[in-house]
Amino acid sequence: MAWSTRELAELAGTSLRTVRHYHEVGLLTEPERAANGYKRYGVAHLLRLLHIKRLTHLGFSLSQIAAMGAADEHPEQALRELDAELVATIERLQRARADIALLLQHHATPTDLPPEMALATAATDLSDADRAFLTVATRVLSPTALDAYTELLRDPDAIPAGSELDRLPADADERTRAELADRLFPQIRDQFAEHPGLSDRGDTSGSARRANQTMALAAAELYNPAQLDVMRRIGRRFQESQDDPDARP
Amino acid sequence: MAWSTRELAELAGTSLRTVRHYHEVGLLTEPERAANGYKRYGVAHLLRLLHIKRLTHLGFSLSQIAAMGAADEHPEQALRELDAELVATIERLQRARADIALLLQHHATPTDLPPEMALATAATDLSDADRAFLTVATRVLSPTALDAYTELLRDPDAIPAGSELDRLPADADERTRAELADRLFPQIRDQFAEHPGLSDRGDTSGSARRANQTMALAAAELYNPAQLDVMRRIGRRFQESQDDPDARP
DNA sequence: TTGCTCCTCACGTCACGTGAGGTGGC
DNA sequence: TTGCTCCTCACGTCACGTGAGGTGGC
Repeated sequence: MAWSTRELAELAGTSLRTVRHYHEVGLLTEPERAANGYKRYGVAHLLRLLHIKRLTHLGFSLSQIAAMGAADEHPEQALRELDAELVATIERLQRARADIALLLQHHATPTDLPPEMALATAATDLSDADRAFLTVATRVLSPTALDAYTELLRDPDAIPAGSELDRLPADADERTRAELADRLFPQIRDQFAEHPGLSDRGDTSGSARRANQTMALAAAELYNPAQLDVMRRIGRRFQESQDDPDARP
Repeated sequence: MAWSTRELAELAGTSLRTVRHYHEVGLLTEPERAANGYKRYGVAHLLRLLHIKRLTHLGFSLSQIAAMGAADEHPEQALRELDAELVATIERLQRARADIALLLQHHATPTDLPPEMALATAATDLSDADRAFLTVATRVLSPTALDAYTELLRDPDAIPAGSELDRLPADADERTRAELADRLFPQIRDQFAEHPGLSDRGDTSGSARRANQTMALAAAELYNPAQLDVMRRIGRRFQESQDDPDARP
């Protein structure tokens, strides 16, 4: 008599393929065959299969189960380790849920900025280019600099000049560019003075030069020639204002 | 200039293989090549890659992300569905943790019995065969019958006769077997009277006959010939006691 | 010439799912 | 002969990891 593979699987509440898979990986010994080659399972196989099923439902991997062996070695250590893994997994999923809740609450589309910065930008009306540039910046700047940027974004006075730069057409003439740089420089200088973290380049992923290169590359792709020219002018003004008091050799 | 594959991966905080995998599945368009065949990525690729990374960390599958498209279609529906999945997963993991906590608390090895029954058997000293038989029984009996068995196991008076059967040697002689059956029958009859659910065969997985066949098969493998003989004698007595009042034709 | 980076196959992982093609007893 | 069950390959899934073997510029 004994049980066929299908009967064994149904008794254990698993699938045929699962039983065969456990044979393949050596978790479950193959039973004797009938004359026609059919497998004939007994109680021991059912017990083993149920035991494996129990352990997999707890969260053990098949290789962990194999390592535990058929013996009922007190798996206390294994249970504690598994529990720690479960805790970590649950926390990760709960963080994901919290993120989702925030997105739903603010009726926002998933953004690629760090959460605090995403919230800070929600109030402002950044151009696509500015938002993209900011996103790139978050990948290379130090936490200090990022905090400073986040604060800057929360400052309602910080934006108006920037929006004028955003609207600058690519073919803006020399005088327009010079004039805009003149107007923007003191504002930006004041903002850097107010948020000294902005110039922090103790960055996260290597050298400060790399960070600046990356941001320059992003800017070159995101802004038009006139905008880039104005930025360069402002940058030169910064250099001059820093060089002046130092009295370079 | 632009970024190499490695640079892109590092900026996004992913692996080289991940970037290439996203190309393979069409999530990320391949960029233009340099003269030497090297890929050269721009800001748009980094933004897309960061977006994919964000969504995968939330728990979306790559095919779900592909379905959402590059457009920022309001994924509110998708977010709600994902959240429901996360809730279900978290609950499953928490049930596993609760099971583990019980095992650790009772210093028990993972068993293959339903939890309440496992607790009930902890107090009794079932033989391996009895425990195995009970485990098989849980796979074919109805919830009603299982509840009755669980109650029976909690009853401290129910066991002594059984342990005598457990110790019966395979070559026990006719008289010993008859005598044991005589002694056990009234006890078992009383227990069936007290726990009428025991004979419930409105089982879960098909027909009552299958349940009885399965349990008979398990018994035949778990008990020795003398024990089986005693069980059969008791079974016959049951039949007789039920047939008597009916006055069979 | 040696190192380093980049490239494209292509197999491996994990726990099975899902046919494909064939056999045996009623 | 038709159905049904069983069997053994063997490829597919998912999101990549991990070499294997070759090229190109310093």
